[in-house]
Amino acid sequence: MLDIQLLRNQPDLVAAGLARRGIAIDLAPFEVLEAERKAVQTQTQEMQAKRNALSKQIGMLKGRQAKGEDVAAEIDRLMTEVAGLGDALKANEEKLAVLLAELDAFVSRLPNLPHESVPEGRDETANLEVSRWGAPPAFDFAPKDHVDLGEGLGGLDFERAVKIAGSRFTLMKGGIARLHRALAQFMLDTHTREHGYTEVYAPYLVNPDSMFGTGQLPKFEEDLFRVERSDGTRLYLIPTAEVPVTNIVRGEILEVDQLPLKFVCHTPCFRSEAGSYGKDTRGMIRQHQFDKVELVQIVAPETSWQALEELTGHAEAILRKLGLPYRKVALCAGDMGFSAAKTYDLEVWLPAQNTYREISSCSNFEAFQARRMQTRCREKGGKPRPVHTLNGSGLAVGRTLVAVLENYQQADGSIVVPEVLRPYLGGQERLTA
RNA sequence: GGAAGCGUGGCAGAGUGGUUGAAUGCACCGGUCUUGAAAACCGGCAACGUCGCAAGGCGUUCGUGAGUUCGAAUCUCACCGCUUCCGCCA
Repeated sequence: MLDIQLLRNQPDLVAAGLARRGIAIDLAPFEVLEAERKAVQTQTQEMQAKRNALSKQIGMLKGRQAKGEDVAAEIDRLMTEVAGLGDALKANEEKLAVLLAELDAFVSRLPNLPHESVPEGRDETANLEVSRWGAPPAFDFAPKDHVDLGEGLGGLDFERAVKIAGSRFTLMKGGIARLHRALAQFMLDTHTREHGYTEVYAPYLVNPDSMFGTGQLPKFEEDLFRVERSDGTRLYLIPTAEVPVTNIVRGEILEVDQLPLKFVCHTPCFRSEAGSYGKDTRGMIRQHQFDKVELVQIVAPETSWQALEELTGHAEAILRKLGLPYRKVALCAGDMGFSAAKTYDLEVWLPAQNTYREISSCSNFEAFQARRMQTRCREKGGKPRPVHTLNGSGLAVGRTLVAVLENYQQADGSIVVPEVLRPYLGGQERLTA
């Protein structure tokens, strides 16, 4: 959520920021609404103050009456006076509530403003490559894609996944299922042992407040899987561990010297992929369910930009240890997600596609999520102020599996296990049919 | 699923319709004293919103939402959560 004070005081700055995202916004309706709010709120509060003062007087008189003084007439007079406020006050309060809800609905749907360092551009073609690591492997044979490799090894079975659940689901077996698990554990171990993160296990179903807090609601409900309960309430399947883990601190005031909080969490992620029909239909690149190891940081506001560089580095460390070639890309303003102030994508080399594909997305949200969650920090003696939040994939496990299969494939269709994973596979050096 | 109880400020814990945004203690901050520290003593210390150049004023908030009332932490209803006992169970 943007700071509503910023909208009031510097609407041009907000409009300019949103324009960088390709959003032409007319703030005139907001300003009309805001003027009305101001008038109604001021009036309402004056009436409330009057009511409170009169009620207080009645209370005092009742006290004197109890001691035997004859003040009944005075009490009657005040009761009549305060009764005159009744309906008008109630009408004003209701009107104010409607106005505040409208303002809130408007502001809740505005995305974050891009940081000044974010490249200009409307879509992914304007994203800026920041760096590259590793060289794509040279094959003296035609490399297969992960679908052919996995099926050849008897470890990927998309036909049966369709039978069980439908399209965009994966069934893994044997060595590939094990490799998948090894990847997740390797990532968790690296982040906890080497990067200072605390491992977290969190709910896979969350309430609407949590989805609002990180910015998935109210605007992107169609991207989520929803679970209706018999009592009429609903839960949502998490599209990323970002949601439950960031919401750990929702509604809390943290001591600034407890920060940063660094969490790592391995969960399945569930996405409806509405609107991506026909995109990446082959293989396990784009699934309704996939595993991801997520890094989340809750930091003091001054430190978030340094934290973004560090967090991105933590994700990069996994790719390097696995020996997977990748590049780091700064997303342009028009390609960033709703809540982000800046995002780096890490893209891994996929030989079969002869290109780099997203495997991690690392973002600084500044105070955008913190304002939605009402998460603040306080310095000794100071006023609470919103924290900054960050997160990044470290990494998407399914896509990492794809990258390992494709980059480590051999001419005979077997897969060499990257050295760092061998301890997790009982020393196994190669996956064969 | 059955029964009972409980949700108050960073924590503990008073408060059952009227100058209560809330006693008291702890924690925390500032000061006095002390060579220094501790102890003792004095003072301060909720959040959010809003008006205002500011000083400051006003409003809202005692799990959440609705209701009764001139007035609600206190009364009513619903919901959420927690505790204990019984039952069931991975």
